[in-house]
Amino acid sequence: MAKFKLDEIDHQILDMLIENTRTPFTDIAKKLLISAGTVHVRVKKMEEAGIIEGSSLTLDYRKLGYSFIAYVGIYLQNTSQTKFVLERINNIPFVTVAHITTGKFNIFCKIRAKDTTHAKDIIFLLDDIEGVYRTETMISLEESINDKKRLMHSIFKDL
Amino acid sequence: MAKFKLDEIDHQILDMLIENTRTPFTDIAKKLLISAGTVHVRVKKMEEAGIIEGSSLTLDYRKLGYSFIAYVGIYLQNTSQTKFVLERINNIPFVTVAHITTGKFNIFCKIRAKDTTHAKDIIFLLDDIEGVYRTETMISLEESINDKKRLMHSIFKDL
DNA sequence: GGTGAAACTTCTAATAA
DNA sequence: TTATTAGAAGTTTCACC
Repeated sequence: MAKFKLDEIDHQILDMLIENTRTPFTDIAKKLLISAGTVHVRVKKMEEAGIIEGSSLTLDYRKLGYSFIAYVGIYLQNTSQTKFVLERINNIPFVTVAHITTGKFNIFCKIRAKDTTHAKDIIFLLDDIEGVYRTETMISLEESINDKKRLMHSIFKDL
Repeated sequence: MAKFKLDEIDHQILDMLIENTRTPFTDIAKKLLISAGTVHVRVKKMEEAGIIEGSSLTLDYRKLGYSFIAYVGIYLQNTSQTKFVLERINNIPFVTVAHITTGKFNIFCKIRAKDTTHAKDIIFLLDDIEGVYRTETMISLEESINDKKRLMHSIFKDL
């Protein structure tokens, strides 16, 4: 995978767009003392290079009544069942992320639910998948860090 | 936390904006057979209610050379150190998410790095924090599920 | 609630530097 | 690579259903 070189201007443009996708290019241009056309060209290049994959809304799921976050580690009876189990997990609602992992668990996923009762229903669905030997749940009491700009800054300082 | 009621139209608007924040309201209006003004008003209401917190870019970090994802569970010597340790974690780059959790670990975080060596450096920084007793790392071999629209659909079917 | 059109802002692409 | 500019496109407001 080829590395794409970002310069300070690109970094700053991304910074503002990460904060708010709809930041007008004219505003970005004003702040960076370049023209809106330049912003446009640079964003387009990053899109063409695939650096910018797309954009998405950030929703407050708590306001919709879904305050419960948990991580669930899954032990499989046999590694060969990974693909099959993942397909089943893909059909279970409220599972937002799933990774194949090394270490303790074979599969590791994140769920978001209304409350403990609701979460129990989801975890039972996971437990019932054929090939799942056991699951282990870690309930999030508080999401302390989740800053969209952090990673970008880390990478930029690190390059 | 008061629950906000979304109807089918709101849901569809969110759906299109989750997919692409810059979807023109005129396109949404055309698809849903309503006016662009209505789309505008509904989005504004969801913003005012705080359902829509904001928007952000989706970047391909692999293309920037950061392909490595791991989850790190942290055991503390004492729960009273939670706040202190989280503050320290907040200063460590490449930690993208951190939760206070029940279960095996006291704190649970996610890191993104260039490669195993780079990840090792980050994990050592975590290990070195005063109050951290031990850490346990799960390396992601593959991110199999991470669909922005999944949760919205789950919630809408569930309401 | 929703509409439709006018007024305003932003985007985009072509040209020029 | 960047700036300028003008026409296209999108957003927002508002009088009226």
